[in-house]
Amino acid sequence: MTEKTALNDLVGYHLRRASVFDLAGAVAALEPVGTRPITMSVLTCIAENPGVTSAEICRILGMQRANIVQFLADLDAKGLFRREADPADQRIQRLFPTEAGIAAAKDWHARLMAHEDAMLHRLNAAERAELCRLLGEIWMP
Amino acid sequence: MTEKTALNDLVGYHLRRASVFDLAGAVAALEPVGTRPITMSVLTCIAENPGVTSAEICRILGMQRANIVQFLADLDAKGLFRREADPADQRIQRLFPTEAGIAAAKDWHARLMAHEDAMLHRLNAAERAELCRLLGEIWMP
DNA sequence: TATTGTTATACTCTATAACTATA
DNA sequence: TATAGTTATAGAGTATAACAATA
Repeated sequence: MTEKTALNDLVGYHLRRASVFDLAGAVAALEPVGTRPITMSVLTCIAENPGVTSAEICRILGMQRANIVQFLADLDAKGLFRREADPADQRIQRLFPTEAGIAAAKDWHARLMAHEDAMLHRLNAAERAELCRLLGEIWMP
Repeated sequence: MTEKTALNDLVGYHLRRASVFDLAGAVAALEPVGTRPITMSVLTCIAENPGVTSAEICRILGMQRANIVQFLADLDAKGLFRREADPADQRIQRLFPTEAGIAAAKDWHARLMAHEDAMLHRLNAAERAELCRLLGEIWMP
């Protein structure tokens, strides 16, 4: 039974409530392995795009260059990627996942998938796909 | 064309990207009238539930009692609601919207609806309703 | 001029603990 | 004991400006 409030007319209200709900579960799912959702996203970018630069990751994830530093420092301290100077452009550091980084990316992704299976238990596969599509229509260019 | 990344498998990733995208637009939509989305949500609760307490608003919106203080102080400074002592329970302050508060709640809601019409231009009415339903299945109890 | 990586800084929102006063 | 309202404080995430090095 949906409550009758002007907030329920607003997609943004539901978006925020659902996103906050998800975030709490995602943080809990990654907490046992000592990481967090954004850190996971950054590592995923490195694992899937060996040689990517931090500026490119920022463009992919929609974050500021200044703000990725802390997440890279975290991943670096865990030895999950290494930096290599680009021979053709001295400004650039290319990032490559280590073996441990590739394994961590897989493990962290699996933990988030398990969390989502629980979170989305009320939706069937078609609804889950439709939700992703509708959300993509909002934010994807 | 959807990019092929493990992040795209995650509903939470799309949720967060869409929510951040919406938030930027909602903040911009309310900026001309000097308010913000959470402040708007709190005022909406007061306008729709005259006599509501701050603790009740916190339960409705899913926030901590400590954190609503700043938003109420903001609304109070604008004269959009007034506090009344509850005769039967001295711990409680009941909150009532002023005339200006009722008008502001309507105006702010209209501004957000206009923002959402633009944000959701790729979705038809049925898709918009379906999106709200699917999001509700995630976060509503 | 523009881009990269980085530091410093401020701001928003959130989470927790503690306190008082009431019930 | 439990709840309401509040203060203080810390944390996560974000945004902006600035800088040196390089293109």
